Amino acid sequence: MLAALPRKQYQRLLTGLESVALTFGEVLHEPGERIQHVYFPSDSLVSLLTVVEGHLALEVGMVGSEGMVGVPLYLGTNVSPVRALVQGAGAAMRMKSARFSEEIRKSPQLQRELSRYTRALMAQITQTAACNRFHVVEARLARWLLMTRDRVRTDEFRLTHAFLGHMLGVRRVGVTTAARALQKRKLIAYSRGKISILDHRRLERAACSCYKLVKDMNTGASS
Amino acid sequence: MLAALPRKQYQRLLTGLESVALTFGEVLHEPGERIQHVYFPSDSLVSLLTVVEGHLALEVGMVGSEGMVGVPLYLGTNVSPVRALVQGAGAAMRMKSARFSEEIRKSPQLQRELSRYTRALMAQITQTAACNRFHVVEARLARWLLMTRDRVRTDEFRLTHAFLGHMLGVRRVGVTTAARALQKRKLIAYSRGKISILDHRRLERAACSCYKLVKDMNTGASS
DNA sequence: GCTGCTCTGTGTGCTGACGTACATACGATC
DNA sequence: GATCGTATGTACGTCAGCACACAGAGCAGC
Repeated sequence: MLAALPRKQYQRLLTGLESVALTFGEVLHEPGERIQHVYFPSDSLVSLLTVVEGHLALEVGMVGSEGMVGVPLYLGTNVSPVRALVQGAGAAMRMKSARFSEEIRKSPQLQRELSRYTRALMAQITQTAACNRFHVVEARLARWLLMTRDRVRTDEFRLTHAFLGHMLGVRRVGVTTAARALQKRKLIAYSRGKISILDHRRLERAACSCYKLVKDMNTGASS
Repeated sequence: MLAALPRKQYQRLLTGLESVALTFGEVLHEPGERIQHVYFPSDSLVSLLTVVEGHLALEVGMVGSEGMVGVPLYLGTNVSPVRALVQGAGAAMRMKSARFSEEIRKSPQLQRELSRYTRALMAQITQTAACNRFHVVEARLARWLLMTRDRVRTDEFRLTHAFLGHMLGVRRVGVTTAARALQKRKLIAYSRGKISILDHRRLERAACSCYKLVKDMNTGASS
């Protein structure tokens, strides 16, 4: 995301950025708590989850190198409304909240980037909302795998069915059933926490239209 | 919403505002189309719907006098991602998009108000997403009625079950069943498109926690 | 008062997902 | 290579919501 800024801006931001390694399962932000740092995943992947009644969670957004974790800061608060959970280990840059607020104030280009990204994130959340309402688990699973693939740029990643269940807001068994169906059709293969996408083209057809919709929106959005 | 601005700002905005009467069923914005005007409902009520595959719709947000229809403009685009449908007829102010963009540029106070509202809207969308996933129709219906009540400030409004079905993303029959259950418990009463809330306290208890959550968030949010 | 329309009520069978429980299978570790 | 923990497979009954179909009931207009 930062790469989209003019070089000069980027150079200045770098002085406030620190590079960190994110580990799987790490929680960066917790709902209701203060945001200490904003994160820019480079080859890591972060899920934004809303927490219902303290236990159940549901993914509403996914952040990879195209985005940032900590949008609320841009919207004038340092309290996170969501849980930010590291879903794909890897590297990221981060900056202290105070410094980042300062940078926003100073840089119109950064503001523009952030407004663009906020928009994309809202679209993603909105689409996810409708998707969760109307589509069956199998299609949602396919969509989720494809979205992950786009962000980590690999056809293989480590995830258990239980974890996927949390993301999709369904039981582990529901994931198993859906995953088995996809495996039977040779669209994916998996075993003990390792999932491979075998045929992403056909997987796209198995996914609901939400996948293409959000993807096109993000790439085709004009400022 | 505009009332929260300093008097001077407000006065200036007024020169670009025109007051309009919104009629039930009117569509203010359509997904993918250009936003011509932004709207500030005064005693009207507007629903934000995401449209899936061209026909099915699902409400993701509700805008009354506390908010504005046209947030994307603040986020740097004049293309709406959602359908904005007038759900409660009444008065509103509106302003041409170009002028409004101009006003945003000029007024930091307005920017602050908008960022605050965008945040609230995102929270609402997020919560709605989770709610649609986890809660049964009856609780969602109760929540919806209460949210509407808060915005129109009446205990009685005109809505058919079919319309409610579109909002909640369920069949008309599903609404009928849920509504009948609530009526049997004397929480609401209805007949031929007219719904009355009889006991909003107890209706709150019948609603899911999402109602209180979003409400508290909006009132308790600090800038 | 009759007609027609819209809104609401009810029934039947179906299916996707749930909760729970238990069985298998892989892999790391000792 | 036996053990144990974690990951996945399978099964059973239950339930909310679906699709479809049709019956009553209120209201408006002629």
